[in-house]
Amino acid sequence: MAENRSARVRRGRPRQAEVARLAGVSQTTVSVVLGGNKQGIVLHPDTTARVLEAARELGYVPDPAARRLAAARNNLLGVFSFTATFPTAVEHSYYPFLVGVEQEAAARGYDLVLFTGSSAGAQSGTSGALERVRLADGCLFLGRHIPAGELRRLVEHGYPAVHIGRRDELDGLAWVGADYVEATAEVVRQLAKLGHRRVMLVREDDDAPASTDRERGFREALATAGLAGADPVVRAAHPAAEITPAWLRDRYAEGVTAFVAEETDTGAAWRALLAAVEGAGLDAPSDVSLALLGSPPADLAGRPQPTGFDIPRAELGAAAVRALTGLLTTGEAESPLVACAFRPGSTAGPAPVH
Amino acid sequence: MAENRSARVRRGRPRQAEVARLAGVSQTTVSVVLGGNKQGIVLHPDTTARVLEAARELGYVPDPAARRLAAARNNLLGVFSFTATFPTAVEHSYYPFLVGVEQEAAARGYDLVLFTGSSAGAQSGTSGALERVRLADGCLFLGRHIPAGELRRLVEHGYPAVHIGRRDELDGLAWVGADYVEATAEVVRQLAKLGHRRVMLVREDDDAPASTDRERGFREALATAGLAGADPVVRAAHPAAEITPAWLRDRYAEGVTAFVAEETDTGAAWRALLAAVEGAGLDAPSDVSLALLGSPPADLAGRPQPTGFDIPRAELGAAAVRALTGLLTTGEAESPLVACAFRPGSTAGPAPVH
DNA sequence: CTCCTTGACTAATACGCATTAGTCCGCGTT
DNA sequence: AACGCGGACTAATGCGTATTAGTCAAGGAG
Repeated sequence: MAENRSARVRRGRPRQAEVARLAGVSQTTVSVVLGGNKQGIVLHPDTTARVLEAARELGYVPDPAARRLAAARNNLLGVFSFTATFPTAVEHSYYPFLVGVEQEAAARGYDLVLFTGSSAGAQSGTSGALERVRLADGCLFLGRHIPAGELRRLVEHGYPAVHIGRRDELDGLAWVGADYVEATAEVVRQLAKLGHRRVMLVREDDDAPASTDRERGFREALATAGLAGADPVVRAAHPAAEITPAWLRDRYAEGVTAFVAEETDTGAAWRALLAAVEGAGLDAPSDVSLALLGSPPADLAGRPQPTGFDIPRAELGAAAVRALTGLLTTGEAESPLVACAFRPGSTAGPAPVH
Repeated sequence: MAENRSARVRRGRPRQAEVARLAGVSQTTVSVVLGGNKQGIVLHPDTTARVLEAARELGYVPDPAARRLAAARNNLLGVFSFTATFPTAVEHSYYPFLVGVEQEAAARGYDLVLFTGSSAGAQSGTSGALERVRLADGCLFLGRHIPAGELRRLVEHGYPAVHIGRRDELDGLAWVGADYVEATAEVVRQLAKLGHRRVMLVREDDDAPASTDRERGFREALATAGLAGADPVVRAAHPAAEITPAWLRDRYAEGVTAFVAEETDTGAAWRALLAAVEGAGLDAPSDVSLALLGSPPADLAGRPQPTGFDIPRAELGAAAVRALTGLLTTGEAESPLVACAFRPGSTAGPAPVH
């Protein structure tokens, strides 16, 4: 009778009020029951059961916005990347991180909201785009270049945020990152153990923390191994043009027997090294040893595995989620560094006897 | 005096009410001004200016939760994949869809909620797992095998859902799909034009709509070209075992000069064909022509491009988003078929003169 | 000198949920 | 007989914004 303008016909999701009607109780009771009755209100077991049943029957799911507004939490974690999360060029994709994020979030009972701010943020560039993340209880950020101003606002207002990748310059912003210093040092140690006395690092001309850390680990390990000498680091803004066969032959003649390249989006430094070695008529690993501080670009998958290390992207994503949920619950996050795994590969071998 | 528990001290961000106080107007006016006054209320320019100034001074930013609550609209689209978790491999076939989904969603001002089999079902076992998607205003579904029962419930309740890939069996479920019938027909027409009189289709033993459609397009095009004859379709449950060099040589001897393989996750049919041709000592395209009804598996990227067609995955994802937003706004979705692009490739050539 | 307009705003309310402060009833106490 | 008390709920309110109905002067029409 009252049934004809009933809830089933109504377009849109069911509300607590509908559940309440069906169960014959008040909206308050529904909220209490579905909220797990944390306030310890005395409820008859039958009532609880009826509410639960009604909720199931209607397929009730709480509205995240309302929940958030009522000063509770959503169980939503945001992911915001400063470039498209799913770019057309798979090499720049954040997908591997997302896999870890996804799993860890699921395990902890959170759903993920992918904020699509930057990708086709046609209009944006205007401020305010970042504010949307407040819909979620907390948010993960990733990308090379961050809009520091906006992010700072969020953080200063106490919004729980975790950046994937080291980010010290923004005070108070939590982050998780790969331990490039240690991973790079390990690569150098391996090369030293193979008898190499002179090792060079080829890096791109960029001051991202990821690059700086590698250089630091590189220099520290050299020093520790007593291999300090002429400046062992080359910055190449355009690796393809600067790391030529001629250049490589010169270094080789000077006694450099191992070359280490930084990994970047494009893999330019590594490509240049490979080309230069080939162009110089040398062979790796018999003549010179090569190592890559990261994973090879996807299109080089067929080539022999480079000696170096793998960035545990999925693990980083998971660690980020742990840090974020830590912020949400206890207020503090755990240790931010994740170790990289050494990858033996086959581009490095014993130093040749000159 | 009332000032000492003032807004500046208050932790958190300014509300419209604070802006209103500073500008000496009502909260309503603030909302109207900052909302761009879409309702065309007459406001004195000075008032508008004062409000804007006050908002700037306080650094006002609207609360997305409140905004969405008031608008009764979350601007959230769900993405649900039926695999246990988001597939780890970037080269997995879902990735390209996501590219289009993200772009189109961003362009339309929607954010994405990512659901996976695991996240949705976490504790509750399987039943009710899908209900979680109600959190979003509408949801995209993708995957080969769908839990029909649960999805039906959602659709019957009027929940806006769009499946990526044809899905007729579930009445009322909207979908977008690639036009395999036409794309396959085009491939056959091209082969016919090259002089092939006998063409065979190798497909896996699966009745997914994607397979059925290709077979239909294949048979129709053959008929139209007047090439009907002995049964031109082989179903292979284990292509590697059934499509052998011997089998291929037999067909070749019978006058079959072109082979067409269906594309699937594994690419098994195509791999088997390639191997069989090679094993039989034949060459494509000089002896036999080969075509692939889809894109080659990633690990065959180095091989010559197969003749065939490309599934416009990103475009499909975008079309799905358009369909879903169509459902949300106007209540009806647009045309569900997306055309595939013919790919000339280099595995098909003129029929040999027998 | 009333009776509309128009301009310029504002009061009230809805959105869906969580929470705080009750209400109501039946049973035992002094 | 008035009183208290625990059990079992519910009414009322707040969160921050967007909207829908007003309100209230100051002019102009009649």
